[in-house]
Amino acid sequence: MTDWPEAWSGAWPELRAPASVVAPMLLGAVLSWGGVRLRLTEVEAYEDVEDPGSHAARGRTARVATMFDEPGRIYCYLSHGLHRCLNVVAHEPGRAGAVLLRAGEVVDGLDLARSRRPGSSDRDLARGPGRLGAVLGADQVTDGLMLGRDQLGLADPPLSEQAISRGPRVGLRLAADRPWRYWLTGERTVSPYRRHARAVPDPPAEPPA
DNA sequence: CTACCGATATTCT
DNA sequence: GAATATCGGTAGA
Repeated sequence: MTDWPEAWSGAWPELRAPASVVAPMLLGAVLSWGGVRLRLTEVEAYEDVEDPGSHAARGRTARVATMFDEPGRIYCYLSHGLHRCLNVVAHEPGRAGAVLLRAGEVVDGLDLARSRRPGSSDRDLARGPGRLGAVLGADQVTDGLMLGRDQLGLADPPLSEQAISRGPRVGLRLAADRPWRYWLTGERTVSPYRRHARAVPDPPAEPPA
């Protein structure tokens, strides 16, 4: 494997843009993974050095190496020691970033999904990033795998602006107020907003010129 | 709605 | 060695 963006195959040209731009384009997309098909209803963007809330903010470490790898790969990390969370790598060439898949609606493989989260209502099966990883069967070998074109179908035609809502990110201490959480307006499978108990307000984004 | 706590890999000092 | 964490489940107001 190489590090040079110029050598990347470009299997996912749509994902070679900042994560905050790609994220809303993933809403309504259908993801097929681990025997389950999911319609994405909530996502969240994480970029690199300019985003203090991102795992990639302080450069490449073993855990976050995938965020620096080719767009279209799955970045899968262990949250709080027990939940596997899935991201789609997305960034401009030479940079880093990913879109966290926060929630979705199971549209196929319902029995398998239910078996992976016994006792859950269908609505709650993938309502939250840890739950979403669980119903898709994410595990330690998931990190770094490349999505096939047949595994992620972007919404076509694209969703209207009106169908998409946006707001602050969930569970972050730093830069939580960057409005990079996107969800489908009115969708029941979107997770409840939870602010970090000690979230610090984001500094002003762009000082006027 | 809010608050707490389990659980542990990763990162920082 | 200590602090942190892209969370989820539950308890209680």
